Amino acid sequence: MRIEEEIMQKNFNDEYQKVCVNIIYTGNWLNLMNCKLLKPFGLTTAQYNVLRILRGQYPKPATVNLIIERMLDKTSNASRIVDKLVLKKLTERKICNKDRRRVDFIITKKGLALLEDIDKPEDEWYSRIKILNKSEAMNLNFLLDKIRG
Amino acid sequence: MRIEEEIMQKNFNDEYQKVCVNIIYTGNWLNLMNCKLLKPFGLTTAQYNVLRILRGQYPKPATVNLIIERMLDKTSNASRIVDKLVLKKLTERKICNKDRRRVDFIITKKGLALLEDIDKPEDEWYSRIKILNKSEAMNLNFLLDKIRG
DNA sequence: TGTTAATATATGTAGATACATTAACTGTAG
DNA sequence: CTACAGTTAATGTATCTACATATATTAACA
Repeated sequence: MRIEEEIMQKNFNDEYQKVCVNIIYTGNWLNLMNCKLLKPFGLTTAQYNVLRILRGQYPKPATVNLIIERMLDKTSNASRIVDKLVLKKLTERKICNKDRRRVDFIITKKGLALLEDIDKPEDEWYSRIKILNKSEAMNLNFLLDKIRG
Repeated sequence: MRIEEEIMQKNFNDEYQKVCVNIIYTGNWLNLMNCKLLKPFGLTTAQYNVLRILRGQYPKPATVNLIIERMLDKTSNASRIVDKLVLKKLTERKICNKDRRRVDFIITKKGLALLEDIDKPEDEWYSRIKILNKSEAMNLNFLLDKIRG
């Protein structure tokens, strides 16, 4: 549905203002759907993203700094998010001996297993985006990258 | 910058997964910039968006329901957001006599004046997006609309 | 009319977030 | 070695959010 109807806003200043609103709106829409998908697994989107970062590093550890660098939402509080993951035994915290300011996190077997359970529904969810053909998807990625400069 | 470098994630499953991540990431990025722009004016992005909805209705009133319909983030709590605007005297609350369940909100002169102050920096900010040419912007809007189906 | 359903908004609550500050540690210049 | 700046992560705080529930009002209809 066109963004104008979606938020019932007929009079955008121009195509550019519409782009901004459209990206934010569509981002919220995707995030909300993702949220609902993850809820039965007991994860928030932020926790899920961090867990995926940890899996990406596995079997190497990740520091809090590395996690922050890779998070989608840089403003959120990485150390409290991993706290939650540690509580759920999805990752382990270990002080780094080489530099004792640092803390290393490694995803546990339980964390890996949980992610595997989520992989399938997540893939099905992504495939919803396959309403676009491949060149449209590439084009969309190109345009978004260009906006961020 | 390409999204791969931005979040240092080299191995997306496919172009479609990348699109999802890219939209959410770029949405957060736009939102964050908007946030910083609005902070000196004492508004959050949610409050700003609601205020714009109220201006869009002016001089007609808007009910809470109408506001929710038009908000970018449907999950946020409209009645508490207008509360904040009322506290700041940017809008007025008035119980609707025809249906006393309803509450009408009308933006005040002070609210209109504040929005006018914000219009200029906001326009300058939008124009950053003009790194895209018009047909690219139209294309981007088309693709985002298509994703939401 | 009286009873129940539907609607519009507000509120209670746990948990999450933004932002500033603190604490622990390292690296370096003197 | 010592003092101090810089780095890394954790924490304090007010605020915000999601979600369930409550309150008030209107609508539907037997």
